Amino acid sequence: MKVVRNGEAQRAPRSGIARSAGLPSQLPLDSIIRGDCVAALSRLPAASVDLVFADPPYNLQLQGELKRPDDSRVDAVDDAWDKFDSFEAYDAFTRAWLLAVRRVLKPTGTLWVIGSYHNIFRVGSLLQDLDFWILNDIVWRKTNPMPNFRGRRFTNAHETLIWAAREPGAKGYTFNYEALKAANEDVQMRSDWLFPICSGHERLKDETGHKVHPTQKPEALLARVILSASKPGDVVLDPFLGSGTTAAVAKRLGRHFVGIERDSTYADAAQARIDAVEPLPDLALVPAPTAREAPRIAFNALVERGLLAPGTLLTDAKAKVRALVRADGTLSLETAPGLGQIGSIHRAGAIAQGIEACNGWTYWHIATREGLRPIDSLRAVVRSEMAMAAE
Amino acid sequence: MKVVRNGEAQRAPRSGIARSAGLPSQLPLDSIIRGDCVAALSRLPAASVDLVFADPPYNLQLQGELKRPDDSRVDAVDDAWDKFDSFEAYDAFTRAWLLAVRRVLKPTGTLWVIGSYHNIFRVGSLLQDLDFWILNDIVWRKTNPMPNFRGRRFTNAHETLIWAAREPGAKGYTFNYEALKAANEDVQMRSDWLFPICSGHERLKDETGHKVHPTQKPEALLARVILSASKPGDVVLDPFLGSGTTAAVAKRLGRHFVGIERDSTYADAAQARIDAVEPLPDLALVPAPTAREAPRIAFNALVERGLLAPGTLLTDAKAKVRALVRADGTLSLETAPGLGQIGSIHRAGAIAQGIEACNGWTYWHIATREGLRPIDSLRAVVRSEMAMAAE
DNA sequence: TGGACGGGTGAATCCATAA
DNA sequence: CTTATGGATTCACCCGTCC
Repeated sequence: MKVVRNGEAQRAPRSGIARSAGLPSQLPLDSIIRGDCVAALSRLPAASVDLVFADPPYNLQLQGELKRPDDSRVDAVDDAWDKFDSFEAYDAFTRAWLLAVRRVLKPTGTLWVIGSYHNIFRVGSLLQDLDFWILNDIVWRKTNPMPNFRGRRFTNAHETLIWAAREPGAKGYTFNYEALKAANEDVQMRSDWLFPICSGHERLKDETGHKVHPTQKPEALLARVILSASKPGDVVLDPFLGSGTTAAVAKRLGRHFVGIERDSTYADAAQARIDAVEPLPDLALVPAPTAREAPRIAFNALVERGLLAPGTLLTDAKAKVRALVRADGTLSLETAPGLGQIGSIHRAGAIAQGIEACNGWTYWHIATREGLRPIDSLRAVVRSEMAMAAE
Repeated sequence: MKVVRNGEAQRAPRSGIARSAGLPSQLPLDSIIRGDCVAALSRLPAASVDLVFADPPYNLQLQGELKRPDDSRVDAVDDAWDKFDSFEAYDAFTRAWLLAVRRVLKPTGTLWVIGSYHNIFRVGSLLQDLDFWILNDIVWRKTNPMPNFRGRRFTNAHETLIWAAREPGAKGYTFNYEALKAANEDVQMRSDWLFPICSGHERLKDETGHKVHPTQKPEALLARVILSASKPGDVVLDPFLGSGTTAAVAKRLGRHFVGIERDSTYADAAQARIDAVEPLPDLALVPAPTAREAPRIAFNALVERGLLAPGTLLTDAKAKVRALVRADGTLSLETAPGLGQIGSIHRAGAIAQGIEACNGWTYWHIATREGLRPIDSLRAVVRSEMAMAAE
């Protein structure tokens, strides 16, 4: 383990720039930590981050700066075994920052890593070795990739992102399924995404007109990531902040950010960029209520509120199957199969269909003047009554 | 290393089926070798194969069973051949067959491996460790993937292929750049390919109507691979032949094939399939099949590309109904009926009108200097971007 | 003959919470 | 920890049947 020096004074964040020094403390929210990400991460409180987005270097020239998990330096390689040593060094570097990231992730937090075929296979393997749990691999298809000049390969027109939970079986991670689906013509969002590369006004330039960062990612890509896997107010951390796309988009989308960047030119540019961002109004950000998160209503509540009298007959959508509403909120089947059996609306629906599971709210219907209506419409009445009462 | 037994008699290929026995000899062209691929490969002559296509077990690690929303059971890949005790075991298996493949590859030969996120990162890392040289990673986008039934992840809508040369700096490998470009409307073939999964008549079925192999690949995918990276008369080897797609397509395209398959049921089916294939007479008439991008544009593509800022107000054609564009690409209704409700442009339009369905593209309008314009007019911009990325 | 409709299915690491 | 249960969840395409 790394030895943390004790003597350094804690300093308050100054103009949004936090110092990477001192013992684990509070998260320096909405600021850029300048320094090596493994060291900086080790000073952040454990289990404090909801979402990590990482765009690590894949340039193997970084050897001299690479560190092993035990923080020892990896010697530069210049011999015949260059290649093997390079991959080994890259793996050590990757392992170190992945472990540091895992520590600061909440149990419900998730991690995104982007890369190309030069490095993404190593990242993916190490994620698995370190007992992360891959949720998806995502392909960013570029509308306007760089052509292949030599004509010796396919145009390299995509990059790969890996989305992973902190460990196998992790529950409760954020995935805004319904919003993504609603935004995608009401069909599920797929693992292949299409975006232009970052260019034009979005691309940061220095005074001489040169691009500030060689691999600035498009804001649209980060917006998709952040909107998919976080909620407003969550903490989004980027250990390789670079030009600050993650932080800028997080700020705009009402999330807190923590950025780590070693290069002061990048950090300066990122800070200026972030400062210029205006967060969107809450109205454009509040999460839509989802069916999953809606308060549970017991079927019994319909009976108790008089929306459904005991003795009422319910049927399936085709009026073939019948069941009787009992005073205790259970159903009694009136038709075969299951004639005479008693159970919850869900159990009764399952038995009536001879299947294992059933959503009774949508299966059972009640006769009205306008025809059969699912009892789910009665639940909606109770829910709106409860919402009125809560105000 | 594996010990090759010496005593076994060499046998001539019989009815197209070669015995996997004896010392390295001639390639058993256009036949299926029955047996373990590592052992079989070790008996083939070194540096004799032009192209290897490998569809190894994916090590899916599925837990329980999965059901569709209609309660039907998903027929998962639970075959014994896909089960490994650990990543270490999978890596050892992968390393062994990769080394065996490298030996039979010509110096100019290349290797393709297909996989999913369950295994492809391990394959890619081992390829690098073993000093193969990755030329491209290719994404097979599925037009019709299986949905994510529980709404907990992105639809897993692609698989990944890795194309690699035998070693760094390998010269002279086959890449039919001009033919691919010509077949792709005179633009370079990209690294993202679009094909349907294998179904319908192409899918091999047994007498009882069940699929012969759980993971049969589409012939179009193999045709793209073989046409890209081999010439007529070349030798194409598949160490995990399965249902025989590689061999069938190779034969049809005038290439020699060598297939290795351990399971006799698969090998029998593959042999019958291959026997029924008629080689194409004139290869010049065979362009690489291309597929057109489905022109679906998601509403949030407009938001993501900055054509429509979050917070913008949309109205109906009469400017009576109002809705707010949210950052995630959904709308929030600002007027009754449905005030405060959130949904897709289509759902929101339907709710606002009190009807069941609505085309949001034509219902919702945006204010411009020239007056209200339907948001449909913004789609043209995105369409032209997508056209560039279409295959 | 043709369209409408219902049923089947695909390499899948697919729930949350209370008791 | 395990077990029980409420109840939320699917897209594109092929094929066969029926009217």
